[in-house]
Amino acid sequence: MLDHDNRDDAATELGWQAQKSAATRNAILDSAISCIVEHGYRGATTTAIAQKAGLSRGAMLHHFPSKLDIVRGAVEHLHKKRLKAFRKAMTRSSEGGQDRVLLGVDAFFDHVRHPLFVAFLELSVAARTDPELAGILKPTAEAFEREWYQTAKEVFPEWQGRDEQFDIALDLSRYVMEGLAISSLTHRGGDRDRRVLRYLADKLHELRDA
Amino acid sequence: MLDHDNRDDAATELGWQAQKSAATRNAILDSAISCIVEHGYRGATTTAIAQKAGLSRGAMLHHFPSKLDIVRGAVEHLHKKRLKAFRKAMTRSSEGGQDRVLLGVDAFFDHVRHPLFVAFLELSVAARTDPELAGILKPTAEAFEREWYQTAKEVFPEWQGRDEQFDIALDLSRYVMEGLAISSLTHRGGDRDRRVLRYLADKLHELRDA
DNA sequence: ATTGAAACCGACAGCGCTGACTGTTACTTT
DNA sequence: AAAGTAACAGTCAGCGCTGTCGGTTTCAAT
Repeated sequence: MLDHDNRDDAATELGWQAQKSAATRNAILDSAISCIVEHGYRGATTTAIAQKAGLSRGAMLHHFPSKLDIVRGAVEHLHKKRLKAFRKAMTRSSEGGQDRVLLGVDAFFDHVRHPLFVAFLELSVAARTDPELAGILKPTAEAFEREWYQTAKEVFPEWQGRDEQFDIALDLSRYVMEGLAISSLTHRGGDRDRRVLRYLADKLHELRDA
Repeated sequence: MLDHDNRDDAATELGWQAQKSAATRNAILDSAISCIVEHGYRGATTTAIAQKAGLSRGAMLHHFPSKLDIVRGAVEHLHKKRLKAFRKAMTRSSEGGQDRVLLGVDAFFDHVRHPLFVAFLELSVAARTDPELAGILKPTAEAFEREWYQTAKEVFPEWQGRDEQFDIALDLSRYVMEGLAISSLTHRGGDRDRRVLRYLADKLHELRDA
C-alpha cells in the first residue's frame, strides 16, 4: 500500500501530477517575469504569459485563478531568484582572493544590469500607482532588503566593528548602482560610468581602511 | 487693413481664438503630466486627461488628434518645466552665500523628489518597452542632460579648470540622487539616507578642494 | 474496469480604451 | 450680413484584456 514506488527519489516522491503541476507553475512564473521584462508590468497580459509558458489561458487560470495570483507568485519567485543570484555572485567574488572590494563592486554592477533587477524596477514603478501590487510587493521587498543586508555582512567580515562605515558603504554602493541602472535605460553610459565606478571603489577602500 | 487693432499688446496680438487655444493646450499638457504622475504612463488614458483638463474627449482630440500627439507635447512640456525648475533651484541656492555645495545638494535632492521627476521616471521606464515613446523621449532626454550639465557648470564657476573632478562630482551626485529617489518608492528612507547625503556632500567638498 | 479528480483547452460575455464621426456654438473675415 | 473657420460636445464601432464556464484528456484509487 505504501511500499512500492516512493521513498527513494525526492522528485518522484510527490507523484506525477503534483510533479507536473509544480513544473508548469514554475514555467508560468518564469514566463510572467520574462513578460514583465519584455513588455513592462502593464503589458504583461495573461495571454502573453500563457503563450510564452506554452499553454492555453484556460490551463493557466486553472493553476492561478486570477492575474493577481500570478503576480503574487511571480513576486515571490522573483524575490527568491534575485536573492540566490546575489548570494552566488557575492560569494564567488569573495573567493577570488584579490581585491574583494573591487570584485564586489563588479558583482553588484552585474546584479543591477541583470533582467531580474529590471523586473523588480518595473514592479516598483508600477506599484507606485497600483495599491494592490504595492500590497504584494512591499513586504517582499523589505524582506529582500533585510536578507541582502545580512548577506553582505556575512560576505565582508573584514568590516567587523566598523558598522557605521559599512552601512554608508552599502547604501552608497546601492544608490550609485541603482541610479546608474535607471540612467542606462535612457542614455548609453560609457567612460564616464566606468570613472564613477572606479571612484566608488576608491571611496569604499577608504571607508574600510579609515 | 493692417492698422486697426493689433501691434499694441503682446497677449491680444494673437487674437482671442489663438490665445484660448494656447491656454487649453497648456491645460491639456499639464493634465497629461498630472495623470502620468497619478496613474502611471499606461494609466494616463485620454479619458482621464480630458476630464482633469476640464473638457470633453472630443474637444481634446481636436487639439491633439491622437494620444501620441499628446505624449509628444507632454514630453516637450515636461522638459521645459523641469529645466526651468532646476535652473531656478540652482541659481537660488547659489545666492545664499554660505556653503554652496551643501545648498546645491539640497536643491538637487528636492529636484528628484519633485513630481516632475516622477513623471520623467515613469516615462523612462515605460519607454523601455514602448519603442514609439522611446523615439519621442530619447532626443528630449539627451537635450535635457546637455542643458542640465551646462547649467551646473554656470552655477558653479569655482570648479573652473577642474573638469575631471567636476564631471565625477556631477555624475556621482546624479546617480546617488536618482538611486535614492527610486529606492524611496518602496522603502521609507530615514536617517540612513540623510547620512549618505552628508557623506556625499563631504566627498563633493573633497573633490572641489583636492 | 470504473469512478473521481486534476491538468488542460476553447468559447463566451463584460469592460475600458482608442479613434472616427456628426452636430453645435462662438469667433473671424470680407 | 453671410460665409467660413475654429473650439467644443456626444455617440459609435473596433479592439484587447480579463474572468467564467462547459468540455476533453490524462492520471490515481478501489
